[in-house]
Amino acid sequence: MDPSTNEDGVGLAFALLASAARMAERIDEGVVRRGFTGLRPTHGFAFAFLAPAGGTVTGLAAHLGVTKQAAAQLVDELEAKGYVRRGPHPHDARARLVELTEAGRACTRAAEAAAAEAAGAWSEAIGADRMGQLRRDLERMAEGGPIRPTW
Amino acid sequence: MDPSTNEDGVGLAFALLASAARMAERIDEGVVRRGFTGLRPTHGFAFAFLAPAGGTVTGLAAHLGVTKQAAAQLVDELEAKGYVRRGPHPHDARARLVELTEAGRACTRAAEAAAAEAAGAWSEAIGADRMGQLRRDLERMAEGGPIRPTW
DNA sequence: CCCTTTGGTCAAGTAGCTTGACCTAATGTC
DNA sequence: GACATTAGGTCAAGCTACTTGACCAAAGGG
Repeated sequence: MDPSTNEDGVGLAFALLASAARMAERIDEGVVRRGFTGLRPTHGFAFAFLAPAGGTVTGLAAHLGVTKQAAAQLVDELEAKGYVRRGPHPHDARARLVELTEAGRACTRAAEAAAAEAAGAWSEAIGADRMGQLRRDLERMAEGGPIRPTW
Repeated sequence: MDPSTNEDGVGLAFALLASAARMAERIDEGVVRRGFTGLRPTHGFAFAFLAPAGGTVTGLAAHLGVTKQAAAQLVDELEAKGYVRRGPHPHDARARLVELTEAGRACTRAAEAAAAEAAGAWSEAIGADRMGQLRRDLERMAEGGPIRPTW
């Protein structure tokens, strides 16, 4: 195998992982700065999943790539902090529908603003024109599988 | 704030985090396929740090963004599995120099090959010409801070 | 020479997951 | 419509990769 090709792959992989780490840090920091403390990136992924129309604990578990017990525990925590509410499920008496409260939506907006801020700073560094391309390239790679990283 | 700009930022952030998660999974899977089991991505970052000329536990801790106790524990584990060796430090009697063994170097090569493989698959999807640009863009963003993600 | 800093270890605690057992409601299958 | 299987959720216990805190010994600066 060609060593130089190897090195390119390694460089890309490291850059990708490290830049994702920076992004997560910046979003987290931005969310804290907007007044929402005690939340981890996993919560953000949960918010994003629940935002459109709510969802079940099991659905959330699949989306995050964790067990349903872990997802339930995460929902307990968010419920205790007032970000989500558990209600009856309209079509399934076993299930409970987890929905964002107004506080949850406010927090989601804060996370979006923080993400936009971080992306904006990046855009300044590499140029706005490349950001669209970058996003499309990354989206190609992101397809399939749960959102939450395994590390 | 312009909502569409917000959405762009969110899209980029999600694509970045999700694609990094895919990358980590693929590398991990490739390393396992090459016969090295029981290793997590954090170990890979440790290997990369130690590969050039070894290093101290404290240095590793700073590189990974964890406490030195956590780094020491990680080194214990790698030592028990035969991937690293602790020796005396040439210039500092307090410190111990942690170096890769031959098994450790073999594992590092496997991880590099796995990363190259994953990057190669990606390169096929988006085109080889864009990969270089992508890498440079990501590297700009990755600057500063420890390598290991916080999530 | 101290005095502070730095590399490392020991001990204990914790957060965020896991596996396993179980209950109840929905969904076939006949 | 009875029955078996599947699926959503909870309770309980355990584990692992971290953490904080206290401490020791060597290095290094004034």
